[in-house]
Amino acid sequence: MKIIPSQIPIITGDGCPARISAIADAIYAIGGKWKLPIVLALAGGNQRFNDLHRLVQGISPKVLSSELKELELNGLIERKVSMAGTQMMVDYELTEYCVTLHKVLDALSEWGMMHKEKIKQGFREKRQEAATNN
Amino acid sequence: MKIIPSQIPIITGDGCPARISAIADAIYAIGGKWKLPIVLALAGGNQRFNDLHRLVQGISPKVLSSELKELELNGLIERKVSMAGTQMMVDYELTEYCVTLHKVLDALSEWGMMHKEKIKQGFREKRQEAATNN
DNA sequence: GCTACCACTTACCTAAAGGTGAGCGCTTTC
DNA sequence: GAAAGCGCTCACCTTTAGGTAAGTGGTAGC
Repeated sequence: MKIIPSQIPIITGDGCPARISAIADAIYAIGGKWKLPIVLALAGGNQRFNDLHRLVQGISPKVLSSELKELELNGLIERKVSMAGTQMMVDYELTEYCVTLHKVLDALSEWGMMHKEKIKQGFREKRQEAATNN
Repeated sequence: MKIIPSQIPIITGDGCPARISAIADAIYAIGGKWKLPIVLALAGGNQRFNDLHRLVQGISPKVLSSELKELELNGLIERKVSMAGTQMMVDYELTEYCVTLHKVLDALSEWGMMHKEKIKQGFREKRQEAATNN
């Protein structure tokens, strides 16, 4: 067995093209600015449209509407219409399938926090370098 | 303790705003169409610029160049210039820090594969429904 | 009958991501 | 000396994500 010193085998072996496309699929389904924030907002319990609009700060009704549709298409949330008297009522809730996102959400948020720290530290180091060079 | 039946507590408790921003940071650093494919291409070993260009199919030199710069800024890859005789040589390699992406890559690719299957199945079910209704 | 809430939709605009094609300075090979 | 490979950059264009502002059809309250 040959060992190439510079090789860092994070991803081993055979499945790379499949993995690349799988990751692309995942990013397609849950990527973008709003999908995961909406999922997290619903994780605290069902929400009505206007509640979500208030909860997910900065989103516009147009974007919220389209994001909800895509999330529903992907089986991650459910739109439930009911009647409160003569008024119709729309509830959005996470599906059980959405639980499968647990690992992804954990890994991403953990890495994101760690990475933010690392970037901050990088800036600190650069400032120090600049200070010592002058 | 009150239990709200409709609540699916994927994400428990207090840390939601922090988690949302952490996930946003992660997506900012490794999101987009090409960053993770490039990382996976480098995972098999160091590559030269034009090798990467051939390996990551469909990418243009302009985009490859800018993606490599961003990945370097984020400390995920390193650009190594050396001399082969009179010719200069540029190698890109993953940093050790990039190993921290392991979990993210695993979770995302696993979920992506599973999700693709689920979507396919959904289409199958819909075709069946349509068939029974007619 | 005016206002306000509900759940959205429509039309329009902007900014950023990404694609296209050409070229640059260098060296090696034919 | 022409062509081809190296590692890019430049100028320009298209596509898409997302933002803005207004409006829609319904109900309910004052």
